[in-house]
Amino acid sequence: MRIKMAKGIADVAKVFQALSDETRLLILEQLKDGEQCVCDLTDVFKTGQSRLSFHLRVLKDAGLILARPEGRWMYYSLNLDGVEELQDVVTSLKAASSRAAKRGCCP
Amino acid sequence: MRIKMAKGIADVAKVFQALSDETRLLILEQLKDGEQCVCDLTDVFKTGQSRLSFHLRVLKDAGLILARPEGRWMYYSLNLDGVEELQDVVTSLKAASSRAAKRGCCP
DNA sequence: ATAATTCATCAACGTTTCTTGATGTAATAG
DNA sequence: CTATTACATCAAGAAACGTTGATGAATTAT
Repeated sequence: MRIKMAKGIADVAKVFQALSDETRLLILEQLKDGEQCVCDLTDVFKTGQSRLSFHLRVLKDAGLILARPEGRWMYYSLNLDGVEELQDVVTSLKAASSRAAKRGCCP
Repeated sequence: MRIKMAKGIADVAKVFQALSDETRLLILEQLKDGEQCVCDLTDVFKTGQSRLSFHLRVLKDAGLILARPEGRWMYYSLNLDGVEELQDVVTSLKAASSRAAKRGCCP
């Protein structure tokens, strides 16, 4: 069992911030198919390289993707750890929502 | 079984945007205890009323909370539907991450 | 009726984020 | 070696966001 470091609220906000952009959501969607290099993504999105580089950095800094250099290419992939931490936050919110709904529903 | 309208990517981005601010995350945290009026929240956060009103609107527009007027008070609470849709998005991302990790792990 | 309370909205301002094009760096190719 | 490729980073401007204080609408109290 891996040790899981609890994130502060600032980190959580940062993760959601990274997810708050359509381009970045599309990048994640694209990475669902597996590891890709920036060149693949520029092909797919038909956009400037520096723009993609910017968004990849945001996702990486948020811990949502991993970067693996190989030769002159940089391969990006989904970061399971980061996504699991995200899921924990959402699950806890869902649990509270369910409790509140249950409380409110039966007068 | 409730009918679940699929959200476009813009809507998903909007939900994450709503979650990308520390104050709004604290508001949600506070609402985990159940429905609260704006006055309760201004007490808790010791901040200006218009500031809270702004953040509550963002959360409401994103579908994460519900507003219930009663007399001169407005009660806010977590919106289970919105949170569940959020969870669906994250779960799907997690599933893809797991698949990718499994693929990558065993050379 | 007037006054007070609760909250939403607006305008103005500063801050952050996103995009674009240019420059820099490291690895490979010729 | 020089040239090229793949990518990161920087600087400048545009757009979106968050804060503040003022105003407005609806409700309740006196």
